[in-house]
Amino acid sequence: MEDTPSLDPLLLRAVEASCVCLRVQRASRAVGRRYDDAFRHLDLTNWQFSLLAAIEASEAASVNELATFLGMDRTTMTRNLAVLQRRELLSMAQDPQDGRVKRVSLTPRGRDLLLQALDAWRRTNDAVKAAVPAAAFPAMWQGLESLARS
Amino acid sequence: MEDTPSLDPLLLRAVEASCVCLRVQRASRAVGRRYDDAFRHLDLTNWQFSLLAAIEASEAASVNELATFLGMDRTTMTRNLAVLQRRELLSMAQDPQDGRVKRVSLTPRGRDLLLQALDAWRRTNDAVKAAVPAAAFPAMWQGLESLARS
DNA sequence: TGCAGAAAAGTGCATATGCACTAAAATGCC
DNA sequence: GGCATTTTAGTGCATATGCACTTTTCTGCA
Repeated sequence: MEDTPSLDPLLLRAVEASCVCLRVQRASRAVGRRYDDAFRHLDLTNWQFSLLAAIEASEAASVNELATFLGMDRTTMTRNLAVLQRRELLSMAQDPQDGRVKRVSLTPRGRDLLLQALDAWRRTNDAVKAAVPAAAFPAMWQGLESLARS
Repeated sequence: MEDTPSLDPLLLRAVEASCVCLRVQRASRAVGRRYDDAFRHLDLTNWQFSLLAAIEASEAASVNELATFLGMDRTTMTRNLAVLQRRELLSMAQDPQDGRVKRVSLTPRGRDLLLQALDAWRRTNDAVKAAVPAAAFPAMWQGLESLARS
């Protein structure tokens, strides 16, 4: 093995100080945990809640559409849906027009759970919003959207 | 089963339009994928890069300290470290002062890989930054920090 | 000194995540 | 109509993630 390669300490500090990825991931984990706490009594995670809401708000979305909406891999979505389907919170049916497409919709049970969760969501969302300086919020909102689309 | 519970469509739309969690998670996944692409030729993921950089920048950090720094669960960190240790990118040693604490440091191999990755990081970080309107960036930066601490 | 409690790290479990690959169905071009 | 191409979804695999619980070690106080 050669000598230790020269690692610029300044560059390293730049990573810690200015890495967009690190910053976003850290915030994402912290926020996710917070919503997870709020939904735990319903045995829901933050993304499961988002998923249920997305399904209900959309009219029979496909797996692809849901994956795109939540910004996650399609195959991850497939498996996430399977978990909620096993809990009978949602159902999937083949599209009559296109045999490849599966249409997802909530069961009454899923709708009921979502209804119960909305309250916790509102409280938590308000609290999390309050943690961000009001002056910074709109720009952060816009910035996050830019990142999600980039 | 009762009648379908009444789900306010407006409230549902509010979730999609104003859920901080959804917004942050979506951005987080998009950004993470982007860095993952940039590091793939080195067989590194975005958080593995962040972890290597954090280890090198710190002087022999403990597992706890690294977990806190990256904002992830301590037990997740334990297992993430194990993967990199198996690849001989880092080594762990018991703290001589405190037998409970494990100190983590990079091997020469790990340091070399980090050095190689820094280039890809700088390019990607610049590109991702450029995707956010310059006027929004400082506030977003501050907002993310607030969220991570909340 | 000895022991209760705190702190650091690891394990078992379930599920999440994404990539490479596969299977099935639709589309378009000839 | 027939076949190459594209689109949609699922599987195998490896690893990530966090919670509950455990083990080991340290700290502080009687």
